[in-house]
Amino acid sequence: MSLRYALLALLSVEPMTGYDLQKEFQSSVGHVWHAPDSQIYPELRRMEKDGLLEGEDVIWGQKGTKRLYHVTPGGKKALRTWANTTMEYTRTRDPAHLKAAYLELAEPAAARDQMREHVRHHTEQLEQWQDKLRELQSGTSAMLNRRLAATPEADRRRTTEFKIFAYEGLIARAQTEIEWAQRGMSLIDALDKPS
Amino acid sequence: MSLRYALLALLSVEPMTGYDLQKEFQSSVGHVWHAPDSQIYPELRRMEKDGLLEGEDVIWGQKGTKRLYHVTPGGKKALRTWANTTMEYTRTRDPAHLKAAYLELAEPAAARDQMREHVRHHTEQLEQWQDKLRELQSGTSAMLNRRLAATPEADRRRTTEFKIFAYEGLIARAQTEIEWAQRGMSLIDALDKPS
DNA sequence: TTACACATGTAAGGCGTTACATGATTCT
DNA sequence: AGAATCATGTAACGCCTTACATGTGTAA
Repeated sequence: MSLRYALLALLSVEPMTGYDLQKEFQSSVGHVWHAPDSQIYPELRRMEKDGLLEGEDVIWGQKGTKRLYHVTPGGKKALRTWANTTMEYTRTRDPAHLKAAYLELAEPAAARDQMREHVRHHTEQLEQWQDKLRELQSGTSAMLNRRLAATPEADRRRTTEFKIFAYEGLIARAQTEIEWAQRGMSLIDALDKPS
Repeated sequence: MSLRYALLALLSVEPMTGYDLQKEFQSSVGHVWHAPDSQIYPELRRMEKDGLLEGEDVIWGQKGTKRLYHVTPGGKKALRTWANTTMEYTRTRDPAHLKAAYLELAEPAAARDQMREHVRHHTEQLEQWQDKLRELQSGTSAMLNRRLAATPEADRRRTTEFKIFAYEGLIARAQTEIEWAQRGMSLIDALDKPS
């Protein structure tokens, strides 16, 4: 259900096509929520059917058309309701920690690879998020600037601060994961050669 | 696909029924991976069809029977392969951080509620995991003890240490989430009354 | 004219959730 | 006799992934 609200949030800044949205899901929002095009296009249709969006066919070149979606009042309301509602947390389901709990079944070399991969993955994420955070802080985030331009002055500070806050959380989590996996590598070494 | 390996890992200690497994998924493994009975029973059937398990009908009471599953050599091999294989990481999909990024759309009171709920949820998890960790460390974990009894002496230390390691990771993550949400509450307060 | 970006989907299948269903056994 | 526990599923639906599929526009 979150996909729907991520789309609404993006479209509440300005009308976009499915393609535009898909690109945002590869960069900006994509850092928090990923979705492929094959999920986005049908969801936009459903949202239109549910009255949250209105699609408008726009001429594109000579023969082409593209469908620009904009948020309806119903969509704005749904977005506000979502923002004001506490979500329920789903039960834990964590492949990385499940595997870690059974690392004794792996060869030490394979165990090390897994921890190295965990570090690599989260380092990559961390760097993306840190870049994004710097953009937000320096006012060079294109998406945020467009959003701020459409936001009443009194809410601009909040808007920026909460985006920064979200990324700080992701960064803190990535750092925690990296430290954990590094401890894991030490542990594997210690158990492998207990000398 | 992880459900399959979680089931294999549990069954590699001793044969169990679907019901037994389901209970483990509510307590021990359930702290890392959750699954409802409606998912477990069909998965056991599929695993049997795939040659990873063998089910045996056991008489139970006068009229009843129950199905005890035990791991086949093929199942053991599949478990070892899984343990030795680096998993691919799926793209981020994080409802809590997505909502945090748009917290300016919520009333301050609702935003506070959400952060409070985030703290509550992760505190609850944290406590569960800390309990479990203490059990592991004090040697009072029934599941671990059964596993150790079926483990060659040379691997017992590793087995225990990796379980501890997995829970330490979950604990560290929960703590990070709690600190983040607490910073969130301060931020909401600061933005609400900028004095 | 060729490559890259723009544009929009369908189809099959897997995993997971929630709700619905049923019956035997054992303990008090 | 009743309650709690043991035991095993089915059905419908939603979300997500992967692979397949097609066509236009624009700039080098």
